[in-house]
Amino acid sequence: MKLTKRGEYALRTLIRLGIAKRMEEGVISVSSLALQEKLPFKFLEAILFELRGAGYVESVRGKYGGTRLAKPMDSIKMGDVVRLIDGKLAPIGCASETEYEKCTCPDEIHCGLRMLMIDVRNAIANILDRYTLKDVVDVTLRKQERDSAANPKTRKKRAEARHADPADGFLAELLGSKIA
Amino acid sequence: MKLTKRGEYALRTLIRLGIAKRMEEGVISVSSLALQEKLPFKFLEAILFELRGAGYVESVRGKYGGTRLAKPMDSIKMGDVVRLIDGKLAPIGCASETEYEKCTCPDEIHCGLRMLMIDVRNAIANILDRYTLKDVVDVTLRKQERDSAANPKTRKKRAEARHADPADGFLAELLGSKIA
DNA sequence: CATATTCATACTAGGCAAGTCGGAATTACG
DNA sequence: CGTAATTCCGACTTGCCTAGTATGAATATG
Ligand code: FES
Ligand code: FES
Repeated sequence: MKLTKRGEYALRTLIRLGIAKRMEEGVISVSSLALQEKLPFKFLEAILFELRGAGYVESVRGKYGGTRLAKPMDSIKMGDVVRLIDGKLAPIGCASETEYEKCTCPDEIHCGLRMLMIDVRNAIANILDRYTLKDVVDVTLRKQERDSAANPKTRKKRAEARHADPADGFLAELLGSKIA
Repeated sequence: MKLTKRGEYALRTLIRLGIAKRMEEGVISVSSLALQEKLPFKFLEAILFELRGAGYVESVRGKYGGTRLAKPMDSIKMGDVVRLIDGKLAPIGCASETEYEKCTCPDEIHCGLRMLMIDVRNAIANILDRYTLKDVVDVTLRKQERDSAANPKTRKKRAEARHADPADGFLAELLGSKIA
């Protein structure tokens, strides 16, 4: 049940590039990205190489070169990026939609574990395949703006938030922004 | 985004033991379990050892010994078993409720990826922490009975079902059984 | 040409998953 | 008691994968 560092870095970098596009920045060098996101330079370079191969980003070589998004943000499904870097979303092969793999279960049709895991994979896919990079960038930017405009008391409260509170989730932010 | 073999085998075996309990069978030897579920004997032994340490199963030593469930099935949350064997449910440390871990993100509070992953972890937890071994055993047994009672045509159709159809999910089965 | 940057490949160290081995301890049966 | 079946328990192996690093060629700017 885990996203690799590779996956995490890829997603973080895409989000960063998405924000850059919104800000009308041009290409960004790998070294800048690595510095800003606090990622290991060479490792990030390799990841970007892979993202480029899949057409998510494009790059300009030579001095003052760098990387930028190659596709409209709303055409980049988070789930597809995860699939590219980390493989299937399903926790287990027999529950995968895109990379099905038989397991050793004697009776797959009546396997309780498989039924359960199919639901898990669907729950994951319902989030990761529903939201695009655009959604994530939008929400991120909105949250940033709101918090920087908020009064100090609110900011304090937010800074103290701890331990992956469900209320800090994506959907909450997406919906909550209406009443902000 | 993956459940290890250890986790898979643990869960499968618990389900098998749950079914055994329903059937009023006594203890089952590791070798029988391994044979029935087609799992490597020694590996399963190790897993059962771990489950025993956590109080999920208990065992009888010596000849005609074996293993049985040690707790009421409705007190065994699937999520907790996964946590025991495979660690946190969240795909990423900073989104974990039970094993939070800081990541290198410069601004965790406004990290879009984190927001997204918090929702993913909640979606997973909403399934795995809601359903207990009892639920899974019930549904499995019900599906088995229904299909063995069904006419051949239906059975044929089910046997042909392919590639993790969402309709084969757990909840669908749980709810669908009302109209079956 | 000097410099900055991407492109591409190869390599490594360590960890961990998945499983195996070997034997000690326990219990039932004849 | 002796033997067979079985769990208990730690050590070990094997190989793949993760998370990087190293090195240098190709490309562009000025
Ligand atoms: S776990 Fe895959 S079919 Fe049972
Ligand atoms: S805070 Fe963990 S990924 Fe950004």
